[in-house]
Amino acid sequence: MHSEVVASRNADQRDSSRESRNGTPQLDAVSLAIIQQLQEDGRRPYAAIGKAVGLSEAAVRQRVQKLLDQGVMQIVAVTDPLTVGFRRQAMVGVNVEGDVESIADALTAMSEVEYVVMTAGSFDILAEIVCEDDDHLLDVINKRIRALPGVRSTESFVYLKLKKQTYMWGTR
Amino acid sequence: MHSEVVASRNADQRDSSRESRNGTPQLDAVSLAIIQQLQEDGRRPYAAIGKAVGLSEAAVRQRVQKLLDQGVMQIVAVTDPLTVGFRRQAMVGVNVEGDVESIADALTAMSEVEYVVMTAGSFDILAEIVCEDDDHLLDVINKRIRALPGVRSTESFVYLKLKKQTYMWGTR
DNA sequence: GCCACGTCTGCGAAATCCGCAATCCACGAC
DNA sequence: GTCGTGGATTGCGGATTTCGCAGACGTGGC
Repeated sequence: MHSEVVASRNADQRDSSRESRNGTPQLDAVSLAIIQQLQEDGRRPYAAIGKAVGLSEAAVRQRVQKLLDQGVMQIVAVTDPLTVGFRRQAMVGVNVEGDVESIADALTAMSEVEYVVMTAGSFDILAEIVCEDDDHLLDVINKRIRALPGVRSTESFVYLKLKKQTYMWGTR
Repeated sequence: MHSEVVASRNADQRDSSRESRNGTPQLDAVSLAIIQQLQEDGRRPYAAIGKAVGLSEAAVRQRVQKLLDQGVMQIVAVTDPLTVGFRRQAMVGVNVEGDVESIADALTAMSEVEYVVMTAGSFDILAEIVCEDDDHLLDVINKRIRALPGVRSTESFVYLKLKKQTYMWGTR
């Protein structure tokens, strides 16, 4: 045992706390392997993960805790909102004049907005919105988002059917 | 104790196995409350969840197992791919002539594609792509997606910065 | 009435989680 | 070279959680 990722251990382990230039922690191979295990099953026992990545149960537990504290990953239940009673979802493309980031922050503050990303292309921001019904969706897009000062225009894509939703990159 | 959601228990519990017309299971208030707990912390103990929703530990465990088996939810670690070494991500809007669903299936089959949704609006499909670098991204978009028969056109939005990623609707 | 079915509860055994002290190792100071 | 420091890992015992199962309960079909 202790066969999988052992080779790079001593060389890499310090990296797990080093910071790259944008402030996000640099991850070594062992932490990536741990994340991958938890992407397959977020409730997998620490001991099983340890056996897979070549670490003791306590060490895995410590690393997982740190990854959670640092915000590198979160362990959560994910659902298809359509299954769970949120009948209207949409992706909204936003064009901004002025400070894009402050608009993105404003969108982030809205509870109906699940996902915000700044992009290059014909939209400055893409935001995913989850609502209970059409009225709610209309309200969020027209009254709240378009009302933000600096929002030049928006385009909406109402979801018809979610086909895929994965969190298992790495497992290729 | 046993105070939170008790009132609707006997009336609703059978619904947890009933099917709505599109084949997705109908969820009662207790299951929703359980999901909500696990959206806050995917590793929360069953006993703690039980206390919060007014059910025994064993009952919670049974329900969670069923929700997982039915595919209503999954408990997984989620990360910002940019933090974890995938340096290029993009949302791709696709326009299709002919059968949209078969194109969506083809996209779903690609391992680089994390997210596929069929939409109403100026795109038929939105797909999120996670790649290691520019070459990889270019390859996926130009060689693989545009090559699919029936794809009329695509538009790409390369991610610059992920601002928000939540799974806590319901917690409003 | 009575059986079948699905769900919930209670409980004991096994496994897991948790905190802590000791150890190991790389690295810098002197 | 030696010593000290800090971070990571390990090994453990006790507390907690998970797991499987048998029994109880309520509802609907016959």
